[in-house]
Amino acid sequence: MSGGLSPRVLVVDDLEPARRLLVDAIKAVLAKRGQDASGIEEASSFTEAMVLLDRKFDFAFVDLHLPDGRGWDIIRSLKSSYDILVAAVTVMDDSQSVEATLAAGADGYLIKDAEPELLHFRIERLMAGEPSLSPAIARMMLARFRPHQNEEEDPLTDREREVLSLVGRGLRAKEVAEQLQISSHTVRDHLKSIYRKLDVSSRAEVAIEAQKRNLT
Amino acid sequence: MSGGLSPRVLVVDDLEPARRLLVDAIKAVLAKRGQDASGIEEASSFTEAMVLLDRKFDFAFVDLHLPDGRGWDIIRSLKSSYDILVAAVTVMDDSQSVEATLAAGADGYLIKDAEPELLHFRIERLMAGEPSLSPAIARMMLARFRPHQNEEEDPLTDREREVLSLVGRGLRAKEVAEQLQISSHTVRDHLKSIYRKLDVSSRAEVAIEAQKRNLT
DNA sequence: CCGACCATCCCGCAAATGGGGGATGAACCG
DNA sequence: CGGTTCATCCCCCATTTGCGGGATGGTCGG
Repeated sequence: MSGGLSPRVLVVDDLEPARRLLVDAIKAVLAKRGQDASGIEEASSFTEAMVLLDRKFDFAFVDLHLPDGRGWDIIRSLKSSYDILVAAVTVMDDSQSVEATLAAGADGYLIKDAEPELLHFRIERLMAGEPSLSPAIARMMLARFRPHQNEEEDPLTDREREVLSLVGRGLRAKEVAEQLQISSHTVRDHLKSIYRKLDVSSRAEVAIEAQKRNLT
Repeated sequence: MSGGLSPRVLVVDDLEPARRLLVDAIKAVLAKRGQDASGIEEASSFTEAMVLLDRKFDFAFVDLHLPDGRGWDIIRSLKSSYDILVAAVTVMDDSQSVEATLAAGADGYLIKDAEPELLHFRIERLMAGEPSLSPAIARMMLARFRPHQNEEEDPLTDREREVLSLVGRGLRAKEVAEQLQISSHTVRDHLKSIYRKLDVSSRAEVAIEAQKRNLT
């Protein structure tokens, strides 16, 4: 990927101006590297991008917000089929899609409203093989690593949190009971409180809540 | 933190040369910002750092590898008591400590062997309030987000994945049944297959698996 | 001391679940 | 064509769960 004089680059974005911005920035980076810009391909929709996937690209910049599909599905396809560096590009930092995008294997995550020279810098870094994340995204990632004890305080007592954790791992009442050295009745009582306080009514929901609280 | 003409900066590292390197880089950044460098404090050990904690700093650069303690404990203390930007500094990128450090609330993670101008850049970014991560660390973080992409493909059929998704959201058999317009018997049959294939035996575990597969 | 939480234990019961079985049609593949 | 997998339906039955009670002792703040 690094040797070629004319790297093949895929740019996917439904909005023409955004594509221009990206392509220009990429061209600038390539020029700086003394490389040819003839290998740049553009796609303006999900389907358009999908038909290009069999072509082998060295780099790809994929907008997440396409009218006819999800950007991260493109990213997943790209990353799973051959060796390529992919950056997600988007305007908004909806934390929902960040997860999905990073899970799809993106090597970078750029926010379009950055100043041009920062965009240039990030593209440069990405093409140098380094992960390239916009500050907002990096912040979001960092937050994921912190013990998710966010959210004011939850109304749960320590014991309930303990039970929540174990049940959230998939244990059943009896197992939790012997783990905590208490009666299974008690476990179920705590569970009742948890159900009431968190407004849920099944083990599955409890597992979800446990995840949400990072009580793995 | 941003307004002061003489930001208070804490530098913790047991090795003198490393401290020099950091302090010099910090001074350079401060000079560039037209700020005074008189607020820089140095500590050469864990204990030395701990006694300085009550002083209020704006920024801190903490080496993780101290002879008498763990850098991330310092970071945790700093972050938990007041508003401050903290970067971890280290030579090696032992993935063990990365977890702990990020969990402690570090805003940046610098690797010392970077070229001076990159170090300068990273410090600058951090002081501007942006998270600042060395590429190796960013890579490591990105890897954490990828679905522990083990396993070939999962053995589930489309229908089973559909059921998995709904059950993973906390629905019960009957609800899934009407959602999919099939009999609740069938739902439970699919569930049986899922249990067998994923080697689980409860709703809670199914919910966990669903999460793991991004079938939110 | 009293009320409030909390953790602990228990009972009972209807409903849901988990695990075993069997059966049918449709689709697909060699 | 015969075999396999899939999706669909069904039955049975022991166990678990969800939900309604009631009860005791401990701790802590007012």
